[in-house]
Amino acid sequence: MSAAPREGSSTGRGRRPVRPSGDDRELAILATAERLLSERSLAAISVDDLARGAGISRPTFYFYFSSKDAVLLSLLDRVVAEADTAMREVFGAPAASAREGWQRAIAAYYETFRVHRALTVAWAEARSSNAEVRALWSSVFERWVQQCADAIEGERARGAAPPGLPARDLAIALTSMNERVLYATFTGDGPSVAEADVVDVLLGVWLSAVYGAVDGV
Amino acid sequence: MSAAPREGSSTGRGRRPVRPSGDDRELAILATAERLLSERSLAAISVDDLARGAGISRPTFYFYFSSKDAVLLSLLDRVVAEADTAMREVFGAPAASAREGWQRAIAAYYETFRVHRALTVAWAEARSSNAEVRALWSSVFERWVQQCADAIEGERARGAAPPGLPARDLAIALTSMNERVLYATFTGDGPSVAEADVVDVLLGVWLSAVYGAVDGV
DNA sequence: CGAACGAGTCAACACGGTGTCGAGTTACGC
DNA sequence: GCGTAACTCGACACCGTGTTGACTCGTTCG
Repeated sequence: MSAAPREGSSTGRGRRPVRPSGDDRELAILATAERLLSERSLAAISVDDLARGAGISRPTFYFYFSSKDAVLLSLLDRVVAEADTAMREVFGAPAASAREGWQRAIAAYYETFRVHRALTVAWAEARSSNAEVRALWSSVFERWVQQCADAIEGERARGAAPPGLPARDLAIALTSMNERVLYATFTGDGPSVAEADVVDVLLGVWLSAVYGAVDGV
Repeated sequence: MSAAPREGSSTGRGRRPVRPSGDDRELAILATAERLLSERSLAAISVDDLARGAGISRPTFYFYFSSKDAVLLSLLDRVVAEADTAMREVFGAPAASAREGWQRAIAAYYETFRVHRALTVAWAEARSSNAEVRALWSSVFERWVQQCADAIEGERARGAAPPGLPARDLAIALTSMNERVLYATFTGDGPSVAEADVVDVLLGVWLSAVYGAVDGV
């Protein structure tokens, strides 16, 4: 119940026994999951729905995945890979101005999640109920925070940004903001920033937090 | 299933029929819920746990509350009332300096949730699964955003803060940041700001976002 | 060829949770 | 002492999860 019973095979997530071959079924399950997630919440999707959608019975589903959450994790692994690629590109090619660099990073982050918005929302939902999802998120988040903190320190070192809050704390706060603001924008529940403005708004806060020195207030 | 069957009585949340008298039971359920929430997640608490904890049977529980979520909502109503009081005090008595004003607002926000951290965490958890919780949160959040946006516009009007992003968008972004950062700090999952530093970090970002003009980056 | 093996499949089951119904029991006013 | 309304709970219907064991294939190898 607490610890997830993952199998020993090297592929890790997914299949129960050992080797591949019913790949189509597995793919069908993943596709069904992504499709259903764009219609309703994860909690409202049963294993039976996924199985039927993939043209198999419920017990057969368990041959491919150990639970509904394992399907989500599988889907998430892919998005994480995409997001990492996007981040690497952004941080790889340096920009014309600092503003543009940050702008590109935030836009990339936004874009990655926008493309998979159903997954993004399900992710947030599952995070509170599943330890593995939480762990995956933590590791992704940690990587971003680290990269941002390094970037902030870089800007301070070259004299472009003034000293201020510890770079890591600042990076955590700003990355958290991005996450929460984008989530609200995607779901549209409660007060949220319009999708067209969200990158600009986030960028504005990032720039003032990183470059704006405020002392005499 | 989708719409929650709330009763017609004026008190709204809680009791099923009409008048009070088994108040002790009701209180016992609420107390049990708050106690159990400090030990485990909402999802891991069953109606049976709440009933047993209050010394009644499961069906009897349903005499007092229409579901587990209704109990949470009841608890939340109280915290919201507290938070509103705290906010009113903060925004009521004007501070020595602008910095101190914002500092007090953020600290009040922090303090309210810190005191009820188990509830705060459960709240975030339930928000993704329950429409009523989501609606309650939205209304609370909207009030804060409104108040912050007004404060920001006030500062701009008196010339203390430079013009910049639309005040409402800025307020949404910053309030969202507070929410997410505090949540992470309270749960301690993933990268988070230390509890002792969190108010300072948030304050720093708020001040630079509201007062720091950043143009030439 | 045919036995045997393993991947893939599913009906049937055990379990645990939710919410309801109806038959009680108690307490209090009349 | 009796009616009635608050309150209580055993038993039930329902749904979702995850498991078991028996079955069907296709392949491979003696």
